[in-house]
Amino acid sequence: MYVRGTVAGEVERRSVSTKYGESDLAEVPLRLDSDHDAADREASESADGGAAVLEENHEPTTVTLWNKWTESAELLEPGMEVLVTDAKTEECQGKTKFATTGESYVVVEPSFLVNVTAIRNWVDCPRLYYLNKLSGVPLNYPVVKGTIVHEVFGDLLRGRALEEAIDARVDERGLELGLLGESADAVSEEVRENAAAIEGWLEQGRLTEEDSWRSEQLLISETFGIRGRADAVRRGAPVELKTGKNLKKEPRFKDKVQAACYALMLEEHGGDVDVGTLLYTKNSALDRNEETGDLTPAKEFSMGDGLLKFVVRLRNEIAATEVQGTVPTGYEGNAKCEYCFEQDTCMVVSGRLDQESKAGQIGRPLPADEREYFEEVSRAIEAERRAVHHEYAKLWEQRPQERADDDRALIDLEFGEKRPLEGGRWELRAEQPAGTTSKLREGDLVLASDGHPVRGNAELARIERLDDEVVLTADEPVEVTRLDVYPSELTTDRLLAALHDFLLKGDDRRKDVLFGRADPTFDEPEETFIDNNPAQNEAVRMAVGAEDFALVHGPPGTGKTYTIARAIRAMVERGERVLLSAFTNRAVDNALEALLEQLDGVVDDDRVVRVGSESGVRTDMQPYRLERAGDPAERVAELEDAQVVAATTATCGSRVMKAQSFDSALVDEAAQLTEPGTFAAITLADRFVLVGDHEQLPPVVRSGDESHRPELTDGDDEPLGHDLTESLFERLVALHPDSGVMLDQQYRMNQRIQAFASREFYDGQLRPATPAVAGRTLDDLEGASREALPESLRDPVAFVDVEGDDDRYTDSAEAARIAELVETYEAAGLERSSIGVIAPFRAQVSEISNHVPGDVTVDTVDRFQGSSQEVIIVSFTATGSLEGPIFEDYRRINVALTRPKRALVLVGDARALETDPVYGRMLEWASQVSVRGGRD
DNA sequence: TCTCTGCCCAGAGGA
Repeated sequence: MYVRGTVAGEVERRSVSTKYGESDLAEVPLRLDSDHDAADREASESADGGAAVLEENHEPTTVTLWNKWTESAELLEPGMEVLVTDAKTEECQGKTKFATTGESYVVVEPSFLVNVTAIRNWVDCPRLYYLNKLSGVPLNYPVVKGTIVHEVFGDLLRGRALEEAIDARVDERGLELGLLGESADAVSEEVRENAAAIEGWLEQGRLTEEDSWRSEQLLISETFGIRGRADAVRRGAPVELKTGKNLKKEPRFKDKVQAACYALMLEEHGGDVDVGTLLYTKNSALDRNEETGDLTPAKEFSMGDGLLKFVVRLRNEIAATEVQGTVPTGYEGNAKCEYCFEQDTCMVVSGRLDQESKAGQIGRPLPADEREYFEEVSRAIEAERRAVHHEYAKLWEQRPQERADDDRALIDLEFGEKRPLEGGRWELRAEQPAGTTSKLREGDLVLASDGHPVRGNAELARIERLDDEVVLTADEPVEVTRLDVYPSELTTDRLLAALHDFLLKGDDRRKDVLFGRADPTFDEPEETFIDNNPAQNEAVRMAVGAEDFALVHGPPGTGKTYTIARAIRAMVERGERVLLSAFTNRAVDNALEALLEQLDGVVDDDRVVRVGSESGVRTDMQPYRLERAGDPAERVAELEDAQVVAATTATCGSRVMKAQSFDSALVDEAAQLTEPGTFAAITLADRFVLVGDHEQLPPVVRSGDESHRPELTDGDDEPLGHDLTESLFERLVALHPDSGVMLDQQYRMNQRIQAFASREFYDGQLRPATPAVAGRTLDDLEGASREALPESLRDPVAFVDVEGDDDRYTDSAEAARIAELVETYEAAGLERSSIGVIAPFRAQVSEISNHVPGDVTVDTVDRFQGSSQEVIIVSFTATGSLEGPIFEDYRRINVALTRPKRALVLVGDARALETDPVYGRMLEWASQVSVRGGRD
């Protein structure tokens, strides 16, 4: 039987005498999860056979954890989730209580999925686990070689020829090997030695018995809250490959722990695992084992119950630490610090952040404000991590049919065919039902399954093509009927590492400036860079002359992309090496496009490099994209000889980019970046320039939702001084207002259109760059005529009052009216492709799309940011009152109202809009000329 | 059910 619930009070721990002697127990008050979930879960637990007994009432009950599980009980705090498998019931004073049995596992916070490598690190030393998370693993040769050996191993299992596999896998890692100064031949030779050990061992197996293999299996455990990828599974049991040497009789303990993690997960998926294999591929005939005379690289060991339970207790420690946000000290484990490779790092981190540590401390603590900053920002990043974990939990929380509206999955695919590819992989094809939408995109990594992403047959796959037909590549031939987003912690890992690098490895002068202890300095050139726009010219001068940093505030349409390009050209002409970065691939490519124009004739094309994945980089920028595969020396030369490198901030946090350094970094759309996100780019450069507009949308942060934060009761939760929703750009604009320039001439909007945004968001300082811009109308467009429009739409800004319906996220009355408006504009000679429709909610976007077919772009405000259109129609989708947080952030209306060049039509319920002062002023402005109540 | 983009996934190893 299965018990799952929330800890409802203090845990009591004591010893009692039983017929087996003295035993420890812990009594945990537990509020059971609702039985709806349990029934759902039970249906999937057919192998177990035990029925979950759950009460209707939500009064807390008690679950007694016996003996070693009391260790996990010590981790529990009120508000935490617990799961107990194979529990038994006890009737006690008319109430049903629960207790562990000899078969039970106790899982703390089961929805937090702990990585297998995390458990492996933790068993070495909990603080090692923390340090790895904090600073990331740098690029080093043993790690890269180890990865290649693993890939070759997988290839061999899938039937690929050895030499072909080695050539291909070494080639794929050309760039990394080049950065490490390795040659392809030397690496191949080393890999060949490891691979020979693998091959010999595989050969033995083939002679003696028939083997069934599966390589690189991704496993996710719903029960134990563990996820990881087994190197191989042979006859249902895990095989772990190690590149190193082990001449002892037994496998290393942490390797056993790793294999035991996979065994647990395989058992949950219906296996019966009692053995694990470790393959130490550096063992050779020369290294004959002293005790056993054994030559083989393989060591089998039997997987006892005790080990599996020990592993779950380790995993519980990690989950509890993550949820509570505590920092391990090293005293939790028995490792000897003097043998540890990370001892120095450990002591420095302890010293600088003033953390308690078994290894001791080196160096003076950072100033108090910096330590506080570290606390707050790292806590915010961890909240973000929990939000990612929340998405993992969603993989099995709901039944497939309930996810029909969830755009994180594509369901009901019709499986087409599977085709073997070169190298043992598979191409899988499936048909997509008509009209499905999802956030999945080409290039994404997904869980491809035959029905359920966790319980069914599932495999990690890459989306190669996504239209009516879905084309995937994967290691195994899964008969795909469903795709789920595979959530990744990569971004949060990189944010944490960027924070660490900035605070602990960063330049002191820079920290003085960013923490307000010193003012930024400038050495501006006298040169004129841009003739007819003083603000742009000043921006370039400051960017070029900044000794610390410069800020360029670019409201909508003010030519910030051009200004960036001009500034970078000036830097390049001075011989600087420059990094161009932004949060999105789209922004990077836009800025790069403008830059290439500027650099034409200044710098050779091959000295401009775009770093990013093939699917992320726009087609026309592919020629500049740095290929990772190839000859190591050539690949690294291509990157290191580049004078300009363009990449997203996430890519700047990658190991390849961290090996680069620049004189200057320019970050576009910086107001949409979190502080640590910005650090990822700027820590690579001596000086930096941030370009953005904090009056438009702020960074997207998942953890804004309170439900991802732990609800622990003892909380001394003082409000955060720093969360991730304020950008470094915005903070620096406030801290050092003189270090920036606002671009004040806009090249986009008719004067009437820009007036409201200028007054409301830019202190009235935004103005049209030229009379021609100020006087733009539809008449300028070929074939279009304002005279052909009804009078109420002739003004560049119009308001159409629609009473609307009571639905909260859609409004079909507005959608229908918008369809009419589109027709009206079309009749007046406008191309449909020059009309855009903006709505606050995705639901309304699809409602409008249903009413307005064809080339009209319909999208959310958020997705419209950064682009413009001749005519924009805004659907406010609110009736009666302006309810909902989406309306509270006025930056969103700033974005919506500043997209059009020649005409803006606001469609909404005047009564609702009048309830808010800002929307009210907007209404006044929009209604100045236009006729109200525009229903003909 | 508010809005949502990134990222070669997780793990590769040193004595």
